[in-house]
This record gives sequence, C-alpha cells and structure tokens, in this order.
Amino acid sequence: MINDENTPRIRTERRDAAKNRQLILDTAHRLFEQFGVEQVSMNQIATEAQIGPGTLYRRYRNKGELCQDLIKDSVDLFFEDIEEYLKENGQVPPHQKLKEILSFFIRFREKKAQLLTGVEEAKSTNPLKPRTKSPLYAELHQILVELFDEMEANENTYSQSAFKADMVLMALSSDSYFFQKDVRGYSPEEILELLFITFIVK
Amino acid sequence: MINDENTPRIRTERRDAAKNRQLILDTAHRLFEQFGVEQVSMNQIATEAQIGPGTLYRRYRNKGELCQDLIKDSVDLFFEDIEEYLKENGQVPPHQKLKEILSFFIRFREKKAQLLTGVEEAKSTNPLKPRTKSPLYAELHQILVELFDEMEANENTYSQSAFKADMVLMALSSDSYFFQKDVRGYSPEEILELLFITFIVK
DNA sequence: TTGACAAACGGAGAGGTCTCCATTTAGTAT
DNA sequence: ATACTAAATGGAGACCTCTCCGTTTGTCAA
Repeated sequence: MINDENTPRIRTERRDAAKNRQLILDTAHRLFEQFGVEQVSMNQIATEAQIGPGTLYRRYRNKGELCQDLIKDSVDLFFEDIEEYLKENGQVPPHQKLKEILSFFIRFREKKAQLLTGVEEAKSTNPLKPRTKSPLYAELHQILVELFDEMEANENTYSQSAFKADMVLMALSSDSYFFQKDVRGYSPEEILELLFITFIVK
Repeated sequence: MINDENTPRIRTERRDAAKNRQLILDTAHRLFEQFGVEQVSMNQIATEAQIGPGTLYRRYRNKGELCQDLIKDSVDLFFEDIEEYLKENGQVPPHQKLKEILSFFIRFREKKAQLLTGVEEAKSTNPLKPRTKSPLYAELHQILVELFDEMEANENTYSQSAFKADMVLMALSSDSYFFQKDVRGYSPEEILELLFITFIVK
C-alpha cells in the first residue's frame, strides 16, 4: 500500500500562486467567451489579468495547456458519462456501444468546439505528437481499442484495433471533423453514420 | 475554341520580379537544406536574400505557400507517375490499383517529408480548411474517389467514396502518418498494410 | 520573530509573422 | 527620348510567443 505521493515533500501551492491561477482562469474564460478562443492571445490574457507574460507562461506553456485546464472538468464529466453507459450496457453488442460512444463524443465536441480546438493546437514548442499528450485522447483511445477488441474477439484476423481507434479519433479531430462539416457539408448525424459504416460494421 | 486566357491583358511578370522570385526560391532551398524546413523563418529567408519582409510576403503569404512552390515540380512528376500507372493497368482490380497508389504516395511522402509538412502547416492567416487549397490534396482525392467508386460499382451500398478518400488522406497527413511511425512504431510498409486492411479490402 | 530560501513574479527583450504605405522602377505608349 | 503608370520594393511598426533573470514574497523552521 504505497502512499498516493511518495515525493519527499509536497509543497502546497502558495496562496498568491493559487489566487493568480484562478485569476488567469477567470480572465481567460471571460475573454474566450467574449471574443472566441481563437481571437484571444496569451498576451491579451496577461494584460487583462494585470500580470506579466512570464507569470502566465510559467503556469501554462501555451494556450493549449490553458484550454486544457479550462476544459478539465467537462472532460471528467464526459468520461463519467461513458463509464456509466458502459457499466449499464455490458451486454449490448460492441458495435452498438461503439456507435453510442462516438455519438457521445460528437456531442461533446460540438458543445466544447472552441476549447477543444484550442487544446489540439498545442503543437508549438512541442517537437511532435501534440495529441498524444492529451489525456482525453489517450483515455478515449483506450476505450475504443477495448471495444474494437471485443468486436473482433471471435475473428482471428490480425488485430488492428489500435490503428482503427487512431483513425476514428483522427476523423474526429477538429481538423477533420470541421472539414467534413464545413467543406463536405455533412451534419453531425451523417458524420456519425459515415464513421459507423467505414470503421465499425463489416 | 477559347483562348487559354481571356483576361484583357496578360501582363508578363516583370524581369526584376522574376529575378527576385528565383532568388527567394534558391535562398529558401538552401536554408531549408541546411537547417531543416521547420527551423527556418520567413524572416531569415528575407534577410538572407537581402530583400524586405514585405517583398517576401507579397509573393508568398506564408511559409506553406513557399514550400508549395518549392515542391511543385515534384508533385507534377508524382502525378505523372500515377497517370502512367493507371493508364497501363486499366484492367487490374481497383483494390490493387488503390494499394499501389497509396504506396506511391507513401514513398513520395517519405522523400519530401519536410516540405510536405511545411505545406500542410499553412493554417495561419487562413480561416479554415488548409488542406483543401492544396492542389495535391484535391487531385489525389479525386483519383481515390474514382477508384473507390470503381470498387463499389457492383455493390449498391450508399456511396461513401468521398468520405473514405478523405479518411485515407487524413491518415496520410503529416500529423497522422508520423504519429503512426514515431509513436506507434509502424514502418511505412506496415502503415500501407493497415490502410489497405482498414479502408480497402472488405 | 526572524531569517533563509524556494517559489512566484514581472517585464525587458529576442525573434517571429504579417501589414501598410511612401518610394522606386520596369515596361509601354507617345 | 520622355513621360506615364502599375508593379514591385523595403522597412517601419503592430502585435505575437516565449525566455531569461533580477527582484519580491510566502512559508517554514529555528
């Protein structure tokens, strides 16, 4: 039974730091609301919050991390919904569970479009793999893989669950999803259906 | 029989402009070669070429467009290869032609990795859809759609060729492709095989 | 209380993208 | 040759991201 944290000393966050964190979060939330995530710069947030840029960047290395923090609670709720659905529907065929979860995610994506896009564009400073770092991606990937595995349980084909899960999530990235909506003109429901046909049903 | 251009007057490019264009191209090529596309800024190119930033930006709105111009010839050759292959193999089953073309593209992608990534990151300034604008994307999409249609010719399922083509190209975008290589650890051949299994064979 | 010190802070500044516009210049018509 | 004009130029400057580092400030132990 190991302690939750075994680092020598858990220095609690200083009071002024905590206050500033909340100030940043509030300011960002307000500015994002008012001008849209895309239009607001880190600079602007720092200025509006009356803190130095250094202070802002020491806490969030880029706007993506800030968005990540702003959306954290919603993400937690999202996964709770999924867990609950899966727990209550263990006997439902996996392809149906898969579809339902994609539907969950599409709704989530629609509701949190701007912040989610903000999170995904954290590529700056980062040498590679922006999406991997996001816990959202990793956790969702894990869930999809398990469902794909469940689907293939009887077949003896070479497992491509991980790859298929990556493809599905790729298809639901801001980039691809809004391309399908805005350029190809599909509705969220049509996109769900196309994903289902393409990746799930045989 | 309409003339190739029916605009009132085709002002030919001024000599100094043409010279500058070549100067920019040469300078960019050299710097890209030396430091890598990613590491070279528009600023640096302008400075090195001894022209003002304004001059550079009036010709190429961003680094993506510059990369696009630098890679143009290779892209033309790439499509010539494809056309030739398709012309000579009209009777080959479509799924095989598809695989071959994906293989072509993967080789192309490997050879021109940096510039291709540079092209895809032209999202700045642009409100949306970076990939649509690229003629590479559009033309390749068209070819894939035709082959998917050919495959589905006998089946009477709801056509999803356009969507599938988008998904395949998404999977072969820098973002996804190098994620699969660097994080998932797949080789180009394995990626080709996974794409084939996922999108092409029934 | 009072150091001591790590954490937090702020802002100067390096370097980037991109625009604007006064000025220069290549072609063209006279 | 000369004048005209639209294209091309370049650099100042607005605004951005991000780092570095000297200074300030909570926190804790003595």
